[in-house]
Amino acid sequence: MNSDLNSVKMAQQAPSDLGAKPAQGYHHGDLRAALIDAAKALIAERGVDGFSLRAAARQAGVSAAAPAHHFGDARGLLTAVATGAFDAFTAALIAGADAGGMGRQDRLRSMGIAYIRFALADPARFDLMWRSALLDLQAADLQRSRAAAFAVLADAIPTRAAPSGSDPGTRDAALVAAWALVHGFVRLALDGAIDADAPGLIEDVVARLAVPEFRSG
Amino acid sequence: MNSDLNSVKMAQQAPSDLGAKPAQGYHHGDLRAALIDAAKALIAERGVDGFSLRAAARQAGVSAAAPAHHFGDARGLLTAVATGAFDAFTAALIAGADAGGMGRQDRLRSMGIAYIRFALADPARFDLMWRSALLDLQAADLQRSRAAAFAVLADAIPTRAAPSGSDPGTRDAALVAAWALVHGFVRLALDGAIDADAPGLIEDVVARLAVPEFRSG
DNA sequence: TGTACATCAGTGAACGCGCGTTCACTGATGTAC
DNA sequence: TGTACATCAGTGAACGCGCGTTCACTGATGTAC
Repeated sequence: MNSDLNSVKMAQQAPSDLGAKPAQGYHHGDLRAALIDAAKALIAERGVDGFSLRAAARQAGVSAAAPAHHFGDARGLLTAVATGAFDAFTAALIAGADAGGMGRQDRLRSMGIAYIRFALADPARFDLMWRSALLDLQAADLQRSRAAAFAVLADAIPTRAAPSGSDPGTRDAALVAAWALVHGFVRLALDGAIDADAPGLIEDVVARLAVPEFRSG
Repeated sequence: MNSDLNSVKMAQQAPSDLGAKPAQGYHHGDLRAALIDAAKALIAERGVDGFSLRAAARQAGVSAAAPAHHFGDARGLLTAVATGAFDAFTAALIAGADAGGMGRQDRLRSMGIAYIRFALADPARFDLMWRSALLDLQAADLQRSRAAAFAVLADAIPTRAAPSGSDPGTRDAALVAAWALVHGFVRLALDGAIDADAPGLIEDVVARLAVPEFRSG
């Protein structure tokens, strides 16, 4: 009944590089992507807790049973959204570092800014990335995307002992401290404890990021 | 029917300094405190999202409608729990600072340890404190308790311009950075991104807390 | 000391809600021959 | 090129669930006189 309308809507929302998939009639065409988009929109609008499988299906113009074919259950859809979020996060961090130029210090700080901006741009998406209770942490895709993001962070701080690629969490206090500084800033801002818009605050905080052995000022 | 059993249970759970309230029969005696205890236990066991008003009432041995008399609605009960958590947090921070001795630097770092330990001791309770969407941020008690905790944090870092008691969030990057470092460490640990139990990690991270004008090493 | 009565703090039944998931089904697709 | 058929991707109705909240009620308490 409204599937044609819906197909049109999806064609507008879909990533442009997919080409012109018809996606008309009984079959949706790319329901998987459409449900992910719907979930992202839902979460952005109403927060992670405002998400439901049924609401996502509704928003995609599809019956409540349809998502099961693509994601199994609600957790599966959220996991797919989180996986995409980690991928985007990784890309943003890399772009941020590259925007910082060649110097280690500048790259680190520029990446810190990118971390913060990524979170502030879509707080609920960032929130979801860390709501482990809602995700399938065993999903291979999620593990891969998460690990990739963490590896980019780890690469920003030279470690004494461990080669890059090893678990960054427990290796090096310098890395953990840098990560915690930026992550904590973001969380305090998202949770309303501090005002991230205070002039110069982000820059002042990020200026405290330092690669080991080189102390500024 | 089971109200006697329940009264006995409550008497065991209740804070000991309340003295011996009978609390038998139709009326509970101190249902307000009992419901807060029940909610705390629920949250500790099943996480913030595992909480429900009905479950708290059930655990307190009381009908589902009873909580309304004391808290209005579910948000009211959660807000009361969060208020108590902020009070306990404030006390823990003060005790931590005092355990650090007289020097500003030592007090700051000792407070940082207390911050981390408080969060790790009851992760779900700490989580609730920052889940603003679930709380009534307009509640005067919560605002007071939150502000008191923030003030203790602000006092640990001397600020150039602002007197203590003013909003700490936007005043001073040194304060925000110290707060973010510790808060971020805790969140990363609670969300499973890093391992807080790695030997020496907490100490290494806290060692990076520094009061302005005094750089260590 | 006794009594009437207002107030307080519970009960338990009922409401409507949105949810995740299952189920038998059917329309559409695409592949083997 | 045409046809049979397996497979895929949807439908829509139904399930049981736990939830928050409302409602008229009643037992208990405590206060005024």
